[in-house]
Amino acid sequence: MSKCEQCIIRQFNSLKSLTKDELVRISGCKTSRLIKKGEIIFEEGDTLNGVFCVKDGVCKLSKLSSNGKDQIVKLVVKGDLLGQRSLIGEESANLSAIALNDMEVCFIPKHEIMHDLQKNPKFTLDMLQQMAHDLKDSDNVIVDMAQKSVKNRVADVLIYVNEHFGVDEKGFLSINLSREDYANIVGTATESAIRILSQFKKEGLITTKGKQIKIENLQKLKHIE
Amino acid sequence: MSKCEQCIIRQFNSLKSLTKDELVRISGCKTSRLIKKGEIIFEEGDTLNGVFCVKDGVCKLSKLSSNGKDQIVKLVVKGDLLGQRSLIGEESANLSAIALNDMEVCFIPKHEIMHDLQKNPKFTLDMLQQMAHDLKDSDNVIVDMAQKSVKNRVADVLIYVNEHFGVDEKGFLSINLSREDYANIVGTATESAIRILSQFKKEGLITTKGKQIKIENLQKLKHIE
DNA sequence: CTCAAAACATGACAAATATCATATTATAAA
DNA sequence: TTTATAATATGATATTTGTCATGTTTTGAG
Repeated sequence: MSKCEQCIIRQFNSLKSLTKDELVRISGCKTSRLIKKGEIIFEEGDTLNGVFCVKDGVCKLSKLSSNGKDQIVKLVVKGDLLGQRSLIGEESANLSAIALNDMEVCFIPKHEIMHDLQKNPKFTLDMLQQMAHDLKDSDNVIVDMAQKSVKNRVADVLIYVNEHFGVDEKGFLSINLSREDYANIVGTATESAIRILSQFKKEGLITTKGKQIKIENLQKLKHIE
Repeated sequence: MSKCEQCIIRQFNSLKSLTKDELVRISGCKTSRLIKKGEIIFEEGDTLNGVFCVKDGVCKLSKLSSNGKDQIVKLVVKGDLLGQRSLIGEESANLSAIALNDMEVCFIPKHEIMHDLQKNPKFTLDMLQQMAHDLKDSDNVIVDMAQKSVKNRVADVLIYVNEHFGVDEKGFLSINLSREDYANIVGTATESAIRILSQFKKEGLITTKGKQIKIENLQKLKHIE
């Protein structure tokens, strides 16, 4: 099994602030795991006894609303940690995590992480900085949800996905979200999301091939009124 | 000037995790300040060189949206800290803070806080737990914004304000938010917020006197469809 | 490859919300 | 106290978004 000390992924998250010794210790008790597209990593209410370090693939974090619809709150990418919040807050998971494509993750037991949080101020501060940043992002999402139109939010997601996950060799967004996923990110009905994507298609802002989407005019997409 | 070591307010925030010595040091360089209702404490984009510890009063944290409307993201209360996120994230303020009533705050210079964050793991971990909790709250707000109706969200704010700030001797909500503030919390047009409050009044859920609001039927308010 | 299930698409209509206009009432400064 | 200003209130109407129905296309299991 590969070793944390040599793993390049940790450069992208707070684990980079651990000492060599701490990494060796974590490496000794971590477990690696392959997760298939569509698989549930954990669900709302689950008790997490560790964190996941995402080595490859993407998953969605969602929450079931009182109206029965899922709201996707965040997309978690290669390099991100998963589950820190519940662990640190000593609470059960507030969100469900479901793989959007095949994933490879490492699982680090709770007690290892908590130990390091208590002993390594640099690690804790790094985690704190990461959370401060996430909190800022969250505030911005709240503002957008509250103030922007659905059309605008759909455009924003396309731009976001384009920037964060890029495109494949043919120019299609390299993550394939279903129309329902788009609706659940934006917070609208699936039909509404579909309608807006169709409209974008008519206006030449995007083209599609099956569920695949290619952005044709990023600038116009950025300036949806 | 009063001393941090003896201040009861710190029990409500992460400052409770500081040692006696650290508190004495902070006490020596903090400044106390009175802020009048309506006064701007800081604005989006400002560089904060410290955090505020709220000893009394309430303020709103808001962000100007691209459509020109203010979105209120959070109400900050007695006992809360203000400005930690920008400080920790090493960024300029992402939100504006405006007093909703007369406030009393203590200002603690940046370098003192950062010093303790680097030296006292207990303090950092406490702050981290607080942020994990805030992040969970934020996720829930996002879900509500995305999935609940405006009417539902207005009811939720009334319930929230009632629970967190209580009522005065006559039973009116003890914080007086303007109708525009309510609209800016909920993320709707001021007229829509007014209309919904009027409707609640007709249905006997609330009564009003000027801008003051009294909840008459909390149970029904909690079960708006 | 075939075919049933799921995902996508679109029309028709209903409901929710925003916008604009215009009163009315409350508030605070002179 | 007066009075200008801001806040609250409400009607009329437009726009946005959701819902239900139904058809088409895509996908993946066998």
